[in-house]
Amino acid sequence: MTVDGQALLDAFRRHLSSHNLPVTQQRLAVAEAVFLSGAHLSAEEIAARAAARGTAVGTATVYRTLDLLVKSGLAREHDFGDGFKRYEPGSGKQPHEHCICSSCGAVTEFSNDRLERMIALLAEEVEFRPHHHRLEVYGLCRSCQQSNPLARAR
Amino acid sequence: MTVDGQALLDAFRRHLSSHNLPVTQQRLAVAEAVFLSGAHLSAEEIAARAAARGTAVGTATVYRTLDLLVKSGLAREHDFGDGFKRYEPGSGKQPHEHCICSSCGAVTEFSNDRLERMIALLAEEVEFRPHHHRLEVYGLCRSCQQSNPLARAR
DNA sequence: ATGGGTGCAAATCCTTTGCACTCGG
DNA sequence: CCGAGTGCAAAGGATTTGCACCCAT
Repeated sequence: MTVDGQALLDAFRRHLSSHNLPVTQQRLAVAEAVFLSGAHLSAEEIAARAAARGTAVGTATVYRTLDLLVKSGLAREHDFGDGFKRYEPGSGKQPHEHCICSSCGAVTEFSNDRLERMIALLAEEVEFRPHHHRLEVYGLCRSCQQSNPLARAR
Repeated sequence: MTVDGQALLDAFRRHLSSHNLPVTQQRLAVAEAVFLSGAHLSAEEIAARAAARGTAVGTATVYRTLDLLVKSGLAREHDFGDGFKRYEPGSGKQPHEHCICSSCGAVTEFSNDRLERMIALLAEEVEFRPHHHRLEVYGLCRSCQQSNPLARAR
């Protein structure tokens, strides 16, 4: 497991302890599956990875644990419009945006302070008090541009 | 019906005719419900409004017609994370972004060319070929800020 | 020991689909 | 007339929930 992953897992243990919540095998297995992968996994994929690493976890528990992770700030939840949610390790990373490839589904990330500030400012201009936002760019990732030079992004 | 709404409805009639698709009561009723409201309605609300105006439309037909509207570019589909899709009249308006009130659900819109350009540029910087994007800002709308001066947006 | 956690299956919610019937062109 | 459109109800897929049993603390 990566250093980052390990750090997040420890943070999760601490979060559980400090909230008097039992540290169970299942919770750790789900958290590990999320933290291990830099990817944006579905609940189903997370369950599969936990099982592959030796701890089968019931669907309900997967969802309940993902909730815990999101609420504790250790994971982030996304909806890229596939009809299901995706999760990525959360804390420590600066806020960032996602580019989703319409052809292969790959996710590329970027972040930019000026963009964040501009978004907040524009919201305030219409008398809205911004708290957070989500920005998703759809198009073609690098490799899909190459394999389909003429393809138009959907 | 507003001038805009009427224009869109005519455009829809033309779209149907030119594609050799029957212009049915149901299709017009659904389209009218979407075009009449500047709001961002759910499929259920759209069905209710069509029924209220005298033409009850089956759920399946509502969805099928909304698909038609979206594909023809006359309506836009949104997912604000409520677990269902929302629809708004589409064509004619410039691309715009949405601020969704975490307290009351109200939607405020804004648009800004520089923002659009910056988003495209930032995506290109990570070698992504952008096609379209969606940006949603969550926070408190004007009236919820006033009624809850101390509230923190969720 | 003991209260919360867990798994299973049933339940929900939105949306889609199969099919016999109806209607617009 | 006739093929596409419609409504109903059943199917689907992701997520949630009820409940008896199990395990961290």
